[in-house]
Amino acid sequence: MRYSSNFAKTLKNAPADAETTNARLLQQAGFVDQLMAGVYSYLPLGLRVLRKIENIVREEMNTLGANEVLMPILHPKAIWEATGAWNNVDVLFKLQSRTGNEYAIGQSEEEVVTPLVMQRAQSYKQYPLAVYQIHWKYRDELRAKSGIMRGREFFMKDMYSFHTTQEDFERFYQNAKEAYLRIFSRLGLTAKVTEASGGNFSEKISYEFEVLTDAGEDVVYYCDACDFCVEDEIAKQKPGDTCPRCSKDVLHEAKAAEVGNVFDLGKKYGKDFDLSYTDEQGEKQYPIMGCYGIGISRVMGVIVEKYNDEKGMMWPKSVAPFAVHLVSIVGKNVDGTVAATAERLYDDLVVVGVEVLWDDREDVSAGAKFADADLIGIPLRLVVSEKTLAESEVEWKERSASEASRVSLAEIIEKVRSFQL
RNA sequence: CGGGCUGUAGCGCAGAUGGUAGCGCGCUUCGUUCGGGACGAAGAGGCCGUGGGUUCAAAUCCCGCCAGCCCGACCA
Repeated sequence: MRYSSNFAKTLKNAPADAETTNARLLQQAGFVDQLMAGVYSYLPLGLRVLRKIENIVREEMNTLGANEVLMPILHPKAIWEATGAWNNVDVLFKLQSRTGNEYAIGQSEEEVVTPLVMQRAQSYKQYPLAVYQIHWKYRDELRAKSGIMRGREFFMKDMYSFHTTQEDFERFYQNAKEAYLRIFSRLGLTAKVTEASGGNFSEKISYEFEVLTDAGEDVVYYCDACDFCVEDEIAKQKPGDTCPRCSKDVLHEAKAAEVGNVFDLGKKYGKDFDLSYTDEQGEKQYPIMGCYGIGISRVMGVIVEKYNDEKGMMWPKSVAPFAVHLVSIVGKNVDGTVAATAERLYDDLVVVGVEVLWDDREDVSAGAKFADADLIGIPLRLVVSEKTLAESEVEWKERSASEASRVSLAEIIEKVRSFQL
């Protein structure tokens, strides 16, 4: 992508009301635009990051063997009455049509997925199975906050699994947990599997995947010597207590952001809709269900919170909007060799599949381009200028490094390709 | 939903005691500059969040409402 074609350029002054780091940097760099509290547009650079995260999640869900679907956001009132949520869930957005009919805007999809699956999975032979989607969710939050980390509209992967036995659910949950840890690791995040309460409709414990960050809203007690972590709300321990799992360290207190969760839904939804399957003995049975969420847009905010410095964002390679930020400094170059070389390098990199953002602007100073590159935070910056071309070289500067180096034009393509790996 | 702060140009801000709006960035044009947010000149751009009130006169004073941010509560 040529930066000159990007309509959403960086801002020299960040919007003043964006106090949270992710809100400030994402808006200043032109990744997102706020429409109202908790509702954002994703601009070209931001959308690329969102899609990167989404695709990593999708790959791991597919590896788990789950079916991807896309379910509606606009729901009839009846399905939400069937589960009791219409009157009991206060974050549910409700609306009325001109004919007076009432609808809900999806804040979760158990009400849709349960009939969708159960009407088609009437034999025990079809189990276990899992279905997921990656789509927008809507919750009537009293207080949206922290940039894209707590929106009233947010992008989420939600998966639902269906089982004939509790043991099978536990087995699938373990696989899902491993997939989740792989996902967060690929995203550059360390997520702690955390015991939490089961919410309004589940007596059982749920598990949340928490990333330590002061921008988070949760408080957890965790152990450094093992992977024990518990939400303060349900903890039977206090900070400073010996770790109940390994006894090798004491528990530390920290703020954390919930980036994923798993709920044991039991047989509630099958019963609510009276949808069952037939088991081997010919008996009607309700399935045991699990629900697994990952807040894609929130994860994007958390990554910004974890990877930034005073100059801007520092995207991990796996989710960066582009792999390379190519900067051409034309300066006094009148014969056009700088621009021509930059364009050839851009084309050559694109041809071999490298995603390149080329700052091809000719009326912008070198300093401004560098400041923008630091703010946008692509992992590798390449500079082509008269200075580097005099040596037939390209300047190589990694966003996380303080020093730049040089690479010859002859080797640059190979070097970039190996850097990507 | 309770409390606090804030709404003036695309962004950041200034506009005491009321007299009809200004600066920086950005944008347009011209010239100079050309490796860490360059410089000069000339321009364009505002229903001062919104509704009411007080007043000869309101961005400014009073009341209501709306919106954004922060703290808290809430959070399938």
